Formats: sequence, C-alpha cells, structure tokens
Amino acid sequence: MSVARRATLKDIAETLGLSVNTVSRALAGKDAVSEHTRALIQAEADRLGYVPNAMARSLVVGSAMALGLVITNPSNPFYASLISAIEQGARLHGYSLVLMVSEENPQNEQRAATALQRWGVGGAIVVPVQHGAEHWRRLESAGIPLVLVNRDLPELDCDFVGIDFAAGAYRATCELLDSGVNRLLLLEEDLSVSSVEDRIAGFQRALQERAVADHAIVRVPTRRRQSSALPWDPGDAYHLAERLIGELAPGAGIFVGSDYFALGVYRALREARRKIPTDVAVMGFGDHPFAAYLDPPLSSVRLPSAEVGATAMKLLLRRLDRQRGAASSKNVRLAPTLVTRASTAREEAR
Amino acid sequence: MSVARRATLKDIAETLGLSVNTVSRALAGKDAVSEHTRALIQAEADRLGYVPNAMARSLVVGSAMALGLVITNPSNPFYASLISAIEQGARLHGYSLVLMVSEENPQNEQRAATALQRWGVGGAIVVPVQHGAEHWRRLESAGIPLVLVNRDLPELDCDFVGIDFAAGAYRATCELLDSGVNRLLLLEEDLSVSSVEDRIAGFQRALQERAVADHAIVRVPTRRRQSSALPWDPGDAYHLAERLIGELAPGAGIFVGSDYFALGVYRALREARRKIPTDVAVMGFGDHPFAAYLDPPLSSVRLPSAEVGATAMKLLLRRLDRQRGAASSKNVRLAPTLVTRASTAREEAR
DNA sequence: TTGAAAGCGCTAACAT
DNA sequence: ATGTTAGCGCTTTCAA
Repeated sequence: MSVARRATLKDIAETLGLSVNTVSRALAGKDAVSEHTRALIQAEADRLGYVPNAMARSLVVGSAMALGLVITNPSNPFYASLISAIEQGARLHGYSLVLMVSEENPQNEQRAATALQRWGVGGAIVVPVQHGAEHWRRLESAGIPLVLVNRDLPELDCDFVGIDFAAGAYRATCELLDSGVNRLLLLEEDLSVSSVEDRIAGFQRALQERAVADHAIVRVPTRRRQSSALPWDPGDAYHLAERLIGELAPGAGIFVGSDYFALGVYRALREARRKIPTDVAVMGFGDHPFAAYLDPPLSSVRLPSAEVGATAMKLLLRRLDRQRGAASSKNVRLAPTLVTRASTAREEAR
Repeated sequence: MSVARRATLKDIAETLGLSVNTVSRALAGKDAVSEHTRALIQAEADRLGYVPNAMARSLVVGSAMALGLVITNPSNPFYASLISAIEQGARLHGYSLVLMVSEENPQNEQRAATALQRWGVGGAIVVPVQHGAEHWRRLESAGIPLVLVNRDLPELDCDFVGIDFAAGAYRATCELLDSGVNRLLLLEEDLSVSSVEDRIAGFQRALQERAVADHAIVRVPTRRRQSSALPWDPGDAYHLAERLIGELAPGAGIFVGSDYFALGVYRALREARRKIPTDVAVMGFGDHPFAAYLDPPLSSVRLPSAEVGATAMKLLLRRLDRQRGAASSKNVRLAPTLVTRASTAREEAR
C-alpha cells in the first residue's frame, strides 16, 4: 500500500503554473476566476484526488465547521435517537459532529468541554451532568454557543430544550386516577436528576389536586447511581415490586419512571397472578417500541426525542448565524404525549 | 457576554518575555525547560485559561488526534452500544470521535468518507453500506487505516470485526430442533445485507444437517428496505404471523431475525390463543433487554456488541501505533451466545 | 536552557 | 483575472 502524500493547493498550482491563491479561489467557487482556468484547476484537482484540509482552513477562518455533542449515555434509547436527530441536522447544514460521552461523570464532562474548545467547534449541544458548570461557562465566554438538553443549568444563561416531564407525569397520573384506581404507587429511580424530580413533582401535583391520600413514592435503588451510565434494569423494579405486591389491594395503580421498570412490574404481577389492569393498572414512561406489544399493551408517556434534537439543533444554528446575536436565551419545553393502552383501561371497560 | 479572544502561546510568551518556542515546550511537558520557567509558564497559562489549539497542532504534526466512526443508524440498539464502546476506547486513548451517519445511503457514506479525510482523522471504524468502496479505498491509500464492522467489503484489504451471525443462527436453529419442534419457520427481513444472509445460511445448514424437510423461510417486507435506517417494526412481523398462524400445526417453531419481530409474533400467537412454547416455540435474535421479561421469557441470540466495538478499537489502535505496519489485515468474527429461556423449553419440560 | 526561523495548508487583503 | 504578501497557532529544526 503506497501512502501517497495528500495533494495540496500548492501541488495543483505548481503543475498548472498558477498561484496557490487562484487555485484556492477556483475551488472555493468564488468569482474572479476565468471559466477556462477554473476548469483546468478542477480537472487537476480531480486527477490528484485533492481533498481540502479542514484543519488548515479552520485555522485561518478561526472556527471549524464542526459542532460538539456531549451526552451521558449513547445506549439509552432516548439519547440514541437524540444523536440521530442532531447528527442529521448537523450533516444537512454541512457541519461535522464531534461526539463526547460523559458517562454521568463530571470529570469526563470537563474533559469533553476542554476537548471541544481545543477543536474549535462552532457550538455544542450538551446534556449536562449537573455538577458544576464552570467549564461550560468558559466555553460560553470563549464565544462558543451552547444548547442544553434535558437538564437545565440555572447558572448558565443559554438556550435550553427539554421535555416537560412534570406535565407528562401529571397527565399519566390523571389517566391512572381516571381509570378508577384508588391507590397509587410511583416507582422511581433513586437518582437526583431533574427528570426524576420533575416526574415526582407532576405525580404529586395530580394527587394533590384530586386529594388522593393513598399513595406512595418508592425509590428504586439502582446501580446507575454508582456506575454512571448503565441502562435501566427491569430487574431492579422486579425485585422491589415482588415485595410490594402483597400490600396492593385490588384497584391499585403503579406508575413507573421507565418502561423498563414496567417490564419488571409486569413479571412480578404475573407471578403473583395479579391481572393487569383489573387488579393493578400500570403506566409506563418513555413509550419504548416494546410497550405496545406487551401483554397487556402498556400505556406510556411518549417522549418527543427526535423533536428535542431537532429543536436543539435549530436553536444552535440560530446562534451560529446571528453571530453572537444578543438574542435572549430560549427555554423550550416540549410536551410528551400520553399513549393509552390496555394496561390502564377504564374501569367500565374492564 | 464579552467574547475574549482565545489565549495563544504567543500571549503567554509576550507577557513573560519568553519565546513562543519555550512556552510550547514547557506546556508540552518536554525537557529542556528549567523548572522555574516551567512553573511561571504554567501559572500564566492557567491565569489566561489557555487551551491549546488542536487544529494548529494537527496542521503541523500532520494528523489529528481524532478518529472517525461511520455507522448506519445510531437508534439501533446494537449500534448504540457500539458507539458507546468505541467512544470509550477513543476517549481512554486521548482521541476525539467524529461521528457520521450514513442512514444506509451510499451517497451519505461517500460524503462521510470525504469529510473524515478533510478532518485528517488518524483512522476510522466503519459499518459500510456495501454499495461500492472506492471512497474507502481512497482513504486507505491516503494512509488512513480503516476497520470495518459487521459487514465486510471483500474489495478492501483491511481489518474486519463482525459477529458470526451464521453460527448464531445455526445454534439457535439446533436449539429449536432439540426442543422437539417438527416444523420450522424463519421470519427474516427482506433486505440483502450480509447479516440477514448469514442468518439464513446458518438456519439452512442446521436443517440440512438434520435433514429437516418441513421448513420455510419467510421474508418480511419492511419499510427499512426503502427508507434506509428505520427501526425494525414488530408490526411487520405481526401482520405476517397473523396470516401464517393458521398453517402452524402444534409442534412448530418460529425463528425470527430480531427480537422486535418476536414481539409481533408473540402478539399474533396470543390473539390466536396459541401457547408458547407448547403450541409454537419462538426464538429471537439480539437478546434485547426486554426479551427476558416477555411472557414467556424469550430465548434469543445474544450479540457481543460492546465486545465488537472494543475489538474494532483495539485493531485500529494497533494500526495507529505501528504506523503503516504492514501487518496483514485481521478478520475477527465474534461468536454470539445462545440464551435459552422458556419460549423454547424442551418438550419433556413442557 | 533558550531563541530564531521556517513552515504545516489554507484564506484574506491588497496589489497588479 | 491573477499574483503577492501576510498570517492563523503551533511544532520542528537548528543555533546560540
């Protein structure tokens, strides 16, 4: 394998007896080049397989046609589809995407911030770990616009796109109550991140409004607490549900923070021979692809993940266009949709 | 928000009355700098919040501390965990990761190849679309090592890491037969990619070895055929299974190309009041997190996705170290593991 | 131990 | 329409 040195503008210029500058302008599609020479240059560039050097270009123009994306965990389906949407947006606008993963680890996140600055990305979309924000502030004051996703950082004055988890949980809880449930359990991860807290808030608001006294919030201990960005484990919910089931009088409802937890709850109920929704209604969160195919199909809260990504990208591009436009920072919260299925069927229909 | 110009070596050098060169060496941790000046320089760098300019550096040294990852679809759980593993590997070795998504579209893939070359990545890990490889050959001859994942490109002489889908399908089929099944159905996507073809080959080999005459391969028409990188849709399998179920005498077995298809099959069987595995045994593929929690728990073929990622990264780093070491290209095929659950329980146990 | 000079590949300003 | 010059921020000779 002969490793040919990469062709440069100079190579083209020399064989054609032109100046580097002319070649640059021709290839950049600028005016002030005769059609004739342009054709010559193009031909020679093709012949040599010329590929412009992005680093040299970026060095001159001061910033790279690259954007950063910092997330906590690409394996999480929500973030996976976020990546999808954001990469697509970047690609369609001619940007490359530098992906960094924090694994929920503040130190990784700091390194990521620095790396993005090193690379001179034009801007970044970040799902922050929510432990300190100096490193992000540094980026901002270096003129690198940030868009926060999913978790806000009040210390930072930048765009934010998230999902209204509280509203989703509120509606889900109402739906459970409307279905005729008289005792409600919330199974939620034992993590202090805003998504969890917002869900709890929404849950509580619904209960207060309807003065439902009989309810409990059960925090599920999770490995995710220590080991960062692990997936939700249905087993965690299963073990907990197994123990709780005895206390569940018929007419109870269980709302879980993730469809994965619902899987565990389903199994526990199955093994205890409790019927869903007759004995216990179940409401999921996330509307994963499998939700509709469980037995019975699981009601769940659908999260507009692709929309979140697209919106974040839109906001970032807006900043990038109106260079340092003093546009005040936006705060967008997209509403989840409730998908009602048999696991929360109304009493009359049971 | 005041946009401070980014500090450079020159800034540090000037305030300290040193040469740019000395500052560079000090910050790069090289010898030939007195401890005293090194400390001074470090202090000043910290004060100014100096962050080295990766583009300038790369321009000089000729290649960037960045690697490329080109995949077809980040939303696919398999690729999601591939991203995870590869990003982690890159990070631990000081590389940044440029992510490009082809969406199974050859044109996108070509653009990705070019973009990677522009950015001067040191190497790339690629899940190719399998429609032409000239653009990849270009990268290789430019001295950018490639590692192919999941789908091989015979035209290219580079490292390959994949999963032995055929072996997985073979073992899964054997397991079904051992469980006492007398008629076998394979539900497979109507796509001509090597993963699908290999699964079919493994299936057929098992049947031939045991001289099982009663079997059929049903290709499931899928939107994925046209619209590229869509997710597997359980509904596709559901609709098909609905129609096929009439023909299934008790003792039949269904092997599906994806656990998502199994979801559809489960529903169809449920609605037809056919018991799993008593009436029909079901074997999945992929061992998604939900498989163990279905009713009955779904036997499936577990794919070592993280291992694939880690191996690919290892091979790439090997190339990167022994610069253009003429090491012959490796061809690694990792074996999937069969996870046996109730959906294929042995006859005697039924 | 430190500095001066050159140059990586490109673009931007200013000639011509 | 084309060329010249300068410089982006850094590293790499080679001298001192």
